[in-house]
Amino acid sequence: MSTASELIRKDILAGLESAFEKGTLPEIQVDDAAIERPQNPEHGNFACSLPLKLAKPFKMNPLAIAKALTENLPTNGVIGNASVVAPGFINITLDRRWVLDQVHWIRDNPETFSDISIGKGKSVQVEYVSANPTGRLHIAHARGAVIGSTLSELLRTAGYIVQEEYYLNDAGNQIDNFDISLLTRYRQLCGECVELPEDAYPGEDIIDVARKILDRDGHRYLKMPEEEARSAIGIAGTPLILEGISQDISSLRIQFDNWFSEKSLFKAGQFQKCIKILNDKGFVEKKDGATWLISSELGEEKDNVLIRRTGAPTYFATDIAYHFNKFHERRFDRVIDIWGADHQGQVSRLKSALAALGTNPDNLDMVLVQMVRFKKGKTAEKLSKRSGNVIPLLELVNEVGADACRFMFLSRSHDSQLEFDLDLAKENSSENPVYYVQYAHARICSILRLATSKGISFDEGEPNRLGEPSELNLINKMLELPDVVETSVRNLEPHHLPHYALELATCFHLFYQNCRVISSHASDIPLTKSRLMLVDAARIVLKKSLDLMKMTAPEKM
RNA sequence: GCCCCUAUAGCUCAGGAGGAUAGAGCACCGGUUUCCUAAACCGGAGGCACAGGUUCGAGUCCUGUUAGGGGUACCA
Repeated sequence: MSTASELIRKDILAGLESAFEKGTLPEIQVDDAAIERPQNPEHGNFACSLPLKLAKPFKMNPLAIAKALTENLPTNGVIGNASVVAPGFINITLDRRWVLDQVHWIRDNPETFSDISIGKGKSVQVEYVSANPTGRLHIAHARGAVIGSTLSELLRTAGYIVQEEYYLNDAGNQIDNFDISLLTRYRQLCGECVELPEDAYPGEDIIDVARKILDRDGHRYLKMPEEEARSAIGIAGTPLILEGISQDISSLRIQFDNWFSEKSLFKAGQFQKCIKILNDKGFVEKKDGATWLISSELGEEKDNVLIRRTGAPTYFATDIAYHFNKFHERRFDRVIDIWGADHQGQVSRLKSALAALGTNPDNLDMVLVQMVRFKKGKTAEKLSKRSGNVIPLLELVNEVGADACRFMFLSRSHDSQLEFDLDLAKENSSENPVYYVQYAHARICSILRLATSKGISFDEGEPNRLGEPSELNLINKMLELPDVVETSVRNLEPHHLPHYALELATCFHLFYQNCRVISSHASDIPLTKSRLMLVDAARIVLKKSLDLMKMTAPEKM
């Protein structure tokens, strides 16, 4: 089965081919049917602007092209009517019977009706959140988390094999800092009078971890030499931190398929191997006691340090090795990283390094998620981990709810900054658009419940009895979901999904307003059954939209 | 300085690979309920930062200006 837009596209190209054969249009290769869904309903379900685009290469008047094309369009498929309109559009109305038949199609394929095949079974890894394991997650992590997980769902429904991964930065500076912070907190709990160093993490979640360690292991770390104590308590603390992160993330209904340890890159020799390859290719040099990647020879603005004078690798170096692992060891066809926009400077040089390692950088996409400002009262404040004025992710989810949280973070384009009004989300939640969508689903379920209680079955309903504008409008909107999936996946932009869900809900509410579903008149039974069928199909599509966003679809509100 | 992102209604944001009259929610004004959920529906008012360019056509692409955010470390 194909989607409406696929069929229309096919028909237009077929019409073109047929006009070529008849010689009414000059035979020039055309790949794109240039169709869209017009905003003005008077322009039909689809509009084709191909004649306008072909005017120049064909050296013909667009209206003449439109006429020739329209005359050759197949007439017994999806296209019900095609009309030529100045300055050269073809407005296409879907065949009514075909549209109504889709109600059956959706009900017969509730899980797969919106699946598309652009992924072609390729493997793709989506890596997101990947916050340093130095504490609990806070609200700044939420946006990337929601975007990453929804994108993963979308990629699956688009035919990709998806792995969701959390990259665990369990090596490096931040971790040293964490060890020091944890040890300090631990000592404080043991009654020692020690100050938290300036660079340390002030967060209270580290105190919680220190307390757990104290309860479990007693005072053993006090007796160790400084270095040993740091490392030992760090090793003891990491699993506890991970437990917390895992709990935080699951509050947003996220579960990773894999947690990848940075340390493992060194243990497995991956890091060393990677540097060696770069070295063998002549892109590595020693300067000022450090080891550099000569990225300037790879088209970058400047060279970058791989291994510091101290012998410690930079984040950049391990990131190269990590991505080398993704492509060369684990052989993903595609990799998508969801990053905060503050990592934007890393994109180009990482891609260059990968290219030097023989990976096509086009197989790597970074989705840069812009910063979120959280508005409390009238002031929008920037929250930072260092200043300690962070709001834990769990607190946000508990107060706002996972559904509202996901919807809010999803509904903005990732490359726009987002202002999250905490007060509005908390106090005014009933005015939140998320409820509008969920309410439509609850309404649907309510109708279906009534039908059940009245003993009305509707499997034998006949969609071709339908035909009210708001009915057709609703079905047409339902048929758009596969296109929304395609657009979202193609552009890695999950924000189209909540907007679609809103539109679909609007179409349903409108239908509900205009069409009485369960009639009390016996003579209306066939229509009632047909409408129940439509309502059930609408339920399936709405549910699917919510599922893709990992939101709940309440049956009662 | 250089690089990236952004600028659309009073506010928060869409505008789905340039298309025909730019949309939604909230806020404001007015209306709708003998009937399946009024958390709904209908109507009103209100906008593409500025200046050029590309073309049959620009909110969308290009250049410049202005404003905001981010980056430009042997931090991550």
